[in-house]
Amino acid sequence: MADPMTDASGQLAILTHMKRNWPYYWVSRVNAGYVQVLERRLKPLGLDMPRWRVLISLYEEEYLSVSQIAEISTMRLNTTTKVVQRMQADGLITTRISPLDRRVTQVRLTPEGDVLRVRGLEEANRVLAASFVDVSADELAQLNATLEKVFGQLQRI
Amino acid sequence: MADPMTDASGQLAILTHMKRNWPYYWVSRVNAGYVQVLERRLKPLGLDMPRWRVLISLYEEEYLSVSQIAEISTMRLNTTTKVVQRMQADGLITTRISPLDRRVTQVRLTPEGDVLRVRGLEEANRVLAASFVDVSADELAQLNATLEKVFGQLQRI
DNA sequence: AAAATTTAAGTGAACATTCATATGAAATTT
DNA sequence: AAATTTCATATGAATGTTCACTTAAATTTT
Repeated sequence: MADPMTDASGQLAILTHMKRNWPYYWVSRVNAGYVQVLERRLKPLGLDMPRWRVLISLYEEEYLSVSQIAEISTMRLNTTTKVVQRMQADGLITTRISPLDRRVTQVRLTPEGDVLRVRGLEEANRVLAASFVDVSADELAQLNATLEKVFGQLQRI
Repeated sequence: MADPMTDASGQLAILTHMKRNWPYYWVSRVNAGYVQVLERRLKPLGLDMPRWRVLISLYEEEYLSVSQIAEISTMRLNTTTKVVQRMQADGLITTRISPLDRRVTQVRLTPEGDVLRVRGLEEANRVLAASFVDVSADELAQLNATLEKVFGQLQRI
């Protein structure tokens, strides 16, 4: 076999072959692709991904702690604190101290925040529909099931 | 139905129910979980995720352009430039200008970089094995196929 | 063919975000 | 009551992003 290391395109083929069977490669690419597409669509609404992650964690008139939001949106706690502060400055959320546990900061959407949440959700659903056109209901269910299972195992590591 | 909005745990249940059928929720969580676990294991090797992404894009004695690395590792070009510069300072890679196209910067691993790449790969494979224990070969193949298909659609948006 | 225009690869600097670490305050455990 | 744990925040370092710019190749125009 001729030395493939010197040939860029041949090398890429080998690489691609390897990665094609590596699930985390695809998980990472799909995730990155989704984020990229959604970011483009949210920008006209004045939203970026961190803010959007917080928005979809919440429902209007619902209180969630900063920790809960961090957990749901898979962000670190200190990052979530900052995003929450920004969003408060933007008028998208309000906070209060929990009457039950004064360490916890409870967060909830303002009406403006809820409007943005709904708009963002519409965009997200469009992206979902467009990217899953070729995926059957069964295939989708199987995908969700496998990913949920793998996520469960990851938590045990 | 009692107003569930005022009950935090009930609210989370609803949220979870909604998200459970939302594939990008799982993609994002699995990705985040994987990154988190792998980051922990790479840190003792002196590696972080950006550096590792570049490492696995390359093979020793193979040249890849900065753009190609950016594409493979789904990073922005600017970010990739910076990571490459850091890794060059670390002695993990070397660069040269392509003789065919003098706009392109070709990157390749140093022997030290290759050693780290192999070590990182070992860790990644351990994480993969541990998190996919319950996933059959068929199920894995199906997962890869679906994700690849979805990624293809995302590119068309 | 030479000149002008467009496209592509990469970098630099200013700016914004995220992370790691430390700290404070309240709750829980011993 | 002391020690430990949990929730949240502040700070400074590291990192990523945006926008503008440079250089080089490719394409079009004259």
